[in-house]
Amino acid sequence: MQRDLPTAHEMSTPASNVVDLASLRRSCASCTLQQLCLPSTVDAEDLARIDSMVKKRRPLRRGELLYRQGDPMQSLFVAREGAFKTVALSKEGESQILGFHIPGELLGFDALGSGEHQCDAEALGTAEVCEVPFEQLEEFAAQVPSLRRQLLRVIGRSMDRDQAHVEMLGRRHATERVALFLHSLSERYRALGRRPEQVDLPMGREDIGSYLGLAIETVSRTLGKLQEDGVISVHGRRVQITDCAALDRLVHGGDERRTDHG
Amino acid sequence: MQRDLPTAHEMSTPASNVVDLASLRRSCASCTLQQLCLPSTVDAEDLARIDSMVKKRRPLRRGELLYRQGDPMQSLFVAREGAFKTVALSKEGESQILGFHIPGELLGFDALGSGEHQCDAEALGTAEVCEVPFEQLEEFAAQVPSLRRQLLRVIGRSMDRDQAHVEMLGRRHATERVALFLHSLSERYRALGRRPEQVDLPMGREDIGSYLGLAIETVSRTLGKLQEDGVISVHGRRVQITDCAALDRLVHGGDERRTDHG
DNA sequence: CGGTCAGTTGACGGAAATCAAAAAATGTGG
DNA sequence: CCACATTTTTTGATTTCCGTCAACTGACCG
Repeated sequence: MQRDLPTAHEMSTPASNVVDLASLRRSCASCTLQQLCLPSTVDAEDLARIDSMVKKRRPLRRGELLYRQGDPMQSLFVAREGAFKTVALSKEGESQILGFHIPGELLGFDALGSGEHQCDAEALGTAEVCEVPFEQLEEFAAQVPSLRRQLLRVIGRSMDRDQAHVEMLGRRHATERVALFLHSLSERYRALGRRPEQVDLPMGREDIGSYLGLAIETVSRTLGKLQEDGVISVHGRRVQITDCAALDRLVHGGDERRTDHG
Repeated sequence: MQRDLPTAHEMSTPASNVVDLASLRRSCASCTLQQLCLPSTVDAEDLARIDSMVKKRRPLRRGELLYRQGDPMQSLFVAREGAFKTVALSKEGESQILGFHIPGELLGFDALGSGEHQCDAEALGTAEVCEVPFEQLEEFAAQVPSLRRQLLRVIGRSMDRDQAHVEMLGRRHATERVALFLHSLSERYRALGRRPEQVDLPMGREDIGSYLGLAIETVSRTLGKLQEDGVISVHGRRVQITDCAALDRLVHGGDERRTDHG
């Protein structure tokens, strides 16, 4: 029934178990992402119980899928390392990237409405996730008010990111979309404790194009123009924000006619 | 322009209470929308309890707000009659329409992430909502597994609509976006038991343009072209789908180069 | 070394934004 | 109900941004 690539579920080649199991066994309590996926006040006892639910997953390779469109909802995933994209494919084969997910961000809510996933979730590179069986999580959440609240909050955040995405797509000019995109990524990196001016893109130009509703060439040219204007410096997927204020201006001022040269 | 309008919360002029209170007091049990906002198996007793939570609201007039950006989350709303739009406003005054909400659809989830609403919710015409205090709903949901599930399901549906919106905005050609828009509305009308080929638009061209990321003139022209092609017939906000198959083709076939009858 | 792939750059045409104004619909007061 | 004012929608002319096609560069890899 499956297509070509196996989902992560199905893969358990003994060879890959050479990875450091100890590192996978780190508990939620000691996880630096804890405050992102569980930022509420959850006491030690509850935390231990959550921890017992979480299946640590071995690393995924580039292109591996966490789940695919049509799969029944079974688990929630927390990106732990690396990055993911979620992709909706229409029956004619056209695909639309719905979101990118960096460490601390959750995946899998797209199945809440129908019980079936509405998109594919694919690792953009070597990555690692925590998997939480949804059934168990829901049950436990019912008993712990703070966790219940927290579940709704992370769902809400996911919706907030979708809203930001729509606002990006609503912008008329490619420059604004790309600026907004870089700004958003930068802020999310900052929340992770990374340097916000150093934006290393985990995805290719094609993915950015799909996400922003732009042709790949336009993405490339727009990044080039931002570089010419001294806002960023680009080396392949390595982007450095050199003029943060200018980027903010593009994001907020939005329609600023002045593209500099003149 | 509507910044000075009071939210519905603040309005309680005695004069407006002349509206038929009996009709407002109709219970959830007898509501034709019940299966839309509560499609799960909720038994009679639970239904009664839900019913007791729901505050029926008097009609809203065109332009009145249910809530505005920055308001704390207090209630969930179910559109009962009429239609609503949710609008995000950037600080520079640019606005982006995030969604339209017809009877049976819920509003207010946009505050789940931060506790504050991320957008304004405005009545597109004379309308009516049911209001459910979120605090109470959450508490009750904790006790009733089926309701808990159902709450997540309606949230999920809301996310599904957001996803569909992103897919609309991802389409390159105006014709596809408009076709998708009409198709989506038609399907939602069908779910309400209305004739799906009769699509009466509750919103103006400007709102459609914002929603679809198109200029108002483009919306108008595209509707005109669809009419020329015999797909629909347009009289102001009254749209009739005359060739449902052709509309489907535009929606699914997507890339169909030929707009003339093929 | 050639092969593939990701990204960049250039030229060009077309789809949609913009500017402008008419036409239709809606509302208002007499 | 009509005349008038305002808003909404349509239509037309022009511009421009971006998508498409194409060729080129550089990186990676066996």
